[in-house]
Amino acid sequence: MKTLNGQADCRIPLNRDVIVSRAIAIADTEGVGAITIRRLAQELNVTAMAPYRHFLDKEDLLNGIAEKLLANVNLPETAPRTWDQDLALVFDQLVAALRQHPSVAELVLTRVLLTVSGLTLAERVFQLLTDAGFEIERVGQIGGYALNSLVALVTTRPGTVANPNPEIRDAILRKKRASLTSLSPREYPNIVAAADTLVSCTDDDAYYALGVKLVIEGIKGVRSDLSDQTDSIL
Amino acid sequence: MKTLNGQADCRIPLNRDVIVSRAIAIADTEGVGAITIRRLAQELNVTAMAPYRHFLDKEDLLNGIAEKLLANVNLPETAPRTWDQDLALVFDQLVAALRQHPSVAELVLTRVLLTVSGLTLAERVFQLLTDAGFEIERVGQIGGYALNSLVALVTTRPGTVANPNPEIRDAILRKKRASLTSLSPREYPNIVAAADTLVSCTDDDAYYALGVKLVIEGIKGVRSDLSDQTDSIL
DNA sequence: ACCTGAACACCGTTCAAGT
DNA sequence: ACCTGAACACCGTTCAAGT
Repeated sequence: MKTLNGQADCRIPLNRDVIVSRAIAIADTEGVGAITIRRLAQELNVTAMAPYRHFLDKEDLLNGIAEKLLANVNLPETAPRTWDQDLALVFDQLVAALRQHPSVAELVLTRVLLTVSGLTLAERVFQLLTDAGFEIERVGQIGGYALNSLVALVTTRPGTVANPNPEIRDAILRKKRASLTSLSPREYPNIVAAADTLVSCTDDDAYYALGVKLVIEGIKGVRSDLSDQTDSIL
Repeated sequence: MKTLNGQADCRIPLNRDVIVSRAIAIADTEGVGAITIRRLAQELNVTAMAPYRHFLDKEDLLNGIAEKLLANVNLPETAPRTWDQDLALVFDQLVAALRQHPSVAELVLTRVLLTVSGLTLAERVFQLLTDAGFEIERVGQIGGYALNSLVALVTTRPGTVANPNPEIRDAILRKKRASLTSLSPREYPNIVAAADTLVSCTDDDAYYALGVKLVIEGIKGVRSDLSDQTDSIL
């Protein structure tokens, strides 16, 4: 049996997971923009059309990536906790899963309801919000807000750049920091002062803990309004 | 004088704003993916390379779009209000600006600090957070969180689809709704119940008001922790 | 100064074959 | 069933000219 380049066949059999894993590996080192069907085919030693046996189109491939990311969310056991504690645990797990491959986390933003693991996650979040006393329209909106905010938290974490190649990455960050520190301290005192923390993250765990807390506290704040006044403006 | 197609010259002189406006118009009717340099050149009756006289590359064009969107944010006058009221007003204005062209709102997510109007907006937000008593590292992180969450709020509003063409749009939404309502009500009771509100937004104003409130309440919640206990985990 | 024209190295995706 | 090969209609961007 011969392959494209006439050498011994060292291909692993093609399937969705092999292709998706390879796509994630590409994004991890070169950014999500480096994922192309042709590139994938080349790295897997097949022709450009071979992946289409396993995916409808590129959109389907991107859905597959989102699915694989969300499959890594370990939903905690249901236990006798308060709804906000449970919610925080679920959000922690989502963040933990997205942090593993921040370069593809953005793909999740519009695909939670398109994947089975995303549906499972959303259902759990919605259930906890229902438990908290929100009506179903608010449940959808608040649940969506929470998931979106957490995804955005990961994709826009200070220090994140489109191209994760170490050298290019550092050069981009140095340049970005320079452009912020070179701003007028009279016009932009706070931005100049925050330049360092806007360009890199000293403590990832603290950053994500703060993000989850912001989401949880936001929901608690909206809820207390709900119980305080029956004729809420919401 | 002859043009590309040999007809009378009906071209308006090319400049950044003309090109950016056209790009936004394209995105408004066909989605952000329909913005290409070649398409833009064709609609403006010039060759593919003409836009490069005004933009370094496509990334520069996308920055220009973000800049134009953020330029529409009318920062309120500083007045003797509380920091959270002021912050809510700023956030309302940001949302109002992004809502005008939701299809390009996503471009703002990573570009706030790359545009002058974005820097002005961020500086104002940071100042209000400093007023609220946050230390500078938290100011950057919370400010970033707030801006990101509001952008995500607009880009993922229920009823938003990549292609805003009315007929295609409705077809996509019907299909999406069908796929949600066809889920097992035993496995996904909350998602099935929320299907309608996940697929379209009955009241945009209420949706965005809730979103701004979630952000503000989140910040207030994090802040009260700060004053309650000096040895906060944050 | 501003735009053109041709070319290069890519894309996603179709169709018809091959084995 | 699974993959190949050629082709189509696109991309962003380069370089060297034109006026």
